[in-house]
Amino acid sequence: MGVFIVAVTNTNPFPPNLNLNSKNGGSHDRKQLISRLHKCRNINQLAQIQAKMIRNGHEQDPFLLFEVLRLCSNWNSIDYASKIFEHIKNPNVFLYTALIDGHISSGSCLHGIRLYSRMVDESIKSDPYVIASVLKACGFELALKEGRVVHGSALKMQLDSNRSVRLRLMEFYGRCGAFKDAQQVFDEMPQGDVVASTIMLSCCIIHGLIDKAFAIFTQVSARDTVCWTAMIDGFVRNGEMNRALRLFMKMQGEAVRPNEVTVVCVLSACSQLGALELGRWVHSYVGKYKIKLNHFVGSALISMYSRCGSLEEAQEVFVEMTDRDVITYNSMIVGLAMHGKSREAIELFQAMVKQGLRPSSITFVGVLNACSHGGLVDLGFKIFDSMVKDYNIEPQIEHYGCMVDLISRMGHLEEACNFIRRMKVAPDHIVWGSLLNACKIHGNLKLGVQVAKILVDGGIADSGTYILLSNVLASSGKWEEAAMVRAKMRHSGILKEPGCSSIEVKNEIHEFLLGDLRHPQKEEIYKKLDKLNIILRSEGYSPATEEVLQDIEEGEKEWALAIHSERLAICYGLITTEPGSTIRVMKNLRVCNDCHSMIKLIAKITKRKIVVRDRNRFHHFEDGSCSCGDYW
DNA sequence: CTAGGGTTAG
Repeated sequence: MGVFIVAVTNTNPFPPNLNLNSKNGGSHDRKQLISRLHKCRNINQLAQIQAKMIRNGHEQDPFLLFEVLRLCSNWNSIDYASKIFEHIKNPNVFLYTALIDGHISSGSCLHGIRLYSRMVDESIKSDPYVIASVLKACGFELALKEGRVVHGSALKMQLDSNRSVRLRLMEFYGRCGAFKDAQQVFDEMPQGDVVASTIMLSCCIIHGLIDKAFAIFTQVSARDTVCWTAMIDGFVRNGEMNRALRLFMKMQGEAVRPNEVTVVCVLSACSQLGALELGRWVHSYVGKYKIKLNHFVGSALISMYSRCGSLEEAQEVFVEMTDRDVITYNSMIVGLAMHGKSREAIELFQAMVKQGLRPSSITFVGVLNACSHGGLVDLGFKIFDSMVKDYNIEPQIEHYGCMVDLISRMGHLEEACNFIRRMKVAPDHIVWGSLLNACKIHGNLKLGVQVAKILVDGGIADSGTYILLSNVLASSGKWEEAAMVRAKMRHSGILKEPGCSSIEVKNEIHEFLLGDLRHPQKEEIYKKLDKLNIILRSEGYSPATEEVLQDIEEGEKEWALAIHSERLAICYGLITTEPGSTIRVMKNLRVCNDCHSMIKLIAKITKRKIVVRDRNRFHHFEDGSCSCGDYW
């Protein structure tokens, strides 16, 4: 980008009073056009109004064109707006600003910056609005150099005292990580500006500076809904769900009313924690406090219910929402796929297409995931091919990952390797991990070791890789080598993510680690586990000791297995909830084979439905079998 | 005659 030149005036060769129409008729037409533009709701109506503008000789009227561009911007019709703009003979600063804003809201900030550059080249004088807009674009684009130039122009034109300009300057520097500059602008602003503080704390959150953000938050005297929401969202984004929920409670204690955005953030926290009861409470809150069930809130609810294990309630919300967009469908499709309802997910995808909605790349992640969980190889390929062919969506690494999972889990390991070779993007640890997992399932030691080597040599091996490799080796009885792999993992400083399961009882989340002894009711829990073990044994259950990762003595192996965290969580559920009620457990890792077969039996003998969310998907255990059909 | 303060889903 070149250096911006500060312009003096805007010379328009068509003075507005040189109208071809008669004086009265022209201005009457114009008034009518303005009122029609204000009522305009879609592109088709807009095109009609434009036709009339041309017929009445108003096609270059800057005021009318400004309204037109703003409408396009609101509807995210940036291509249409750009086309109109190219036909404007002498666009003024208002029209430039409108189009720059359009580019920003459609996510192409770089185009916005270029457009500003063009405006400067055309010697059109800047005003505070356009400066604020282009600074916003620079902030999103992390265009530090360009933004500094804009800042320089603003100083020259003495526009830097304008509040909007200052807010945007702060946002721009903050987003770019230039905190010293951001702080300087912030310090020069009047004290107690809640908006300025919200911008500052949001910028800190973007850069993971959560404590700095919280420090700013606590210093704001008059915190409003948006400020509270920004902070709650910050905790959620930084993985601190409990702090987010505590802050939400505190917000209500201070009688600040949540809005739609707040609810979406809190629901996201519930989803991640698996806090169904709390999520239900937030849902009832939506009804009680007239929070609009808009697309954001609807999707967040659907997603919360699916991710908390209650697909039925997710579907109820989906049905209740008559006005659905792509993301509403995506949430439901992803939910169905997660729960192993492959056919339903694919049918919903087809219904969505039939409705005239254009699937997005996330839609395909959901649908391909459904194929993968359902073992639907042919259909998976068909959908994968149609992505590019019918929807012009280039597959991303996530889509390739689903395909490799789908192909290799069916045992077509060779084909999976060929597929990886043909991929247009470099395979990541998830793609190789899927293949490695399939090697374990299908007992292909040779390929498994090769794949693991690729991961380790490529420096993309995480703890999961090492664990999987050690599992592959252990399941072939190669205990020594398995132990060596684990030693190597410790050596390279990679820690095993500790297995952790949680269960919500009476609005409280109880967490359990492997062999956890911290819970106040640990004695009852372990007593329950012992009792279950005796019954299970009489039912013919014998622990699958080869699943244990370490090469240890038989007796020890069984003990180590018996206390996988999900077992503790389930036992706690059994002793604290009503007989016959569903038990829902969330786990951060995948369920092992042995736990899987044990939980099937527990469900049978206790006559309970047990729902387990693992790293990848849901398992619904009922009467001795699991919804995944032992295929996960 | 033209004009947003900040926070949002998969």
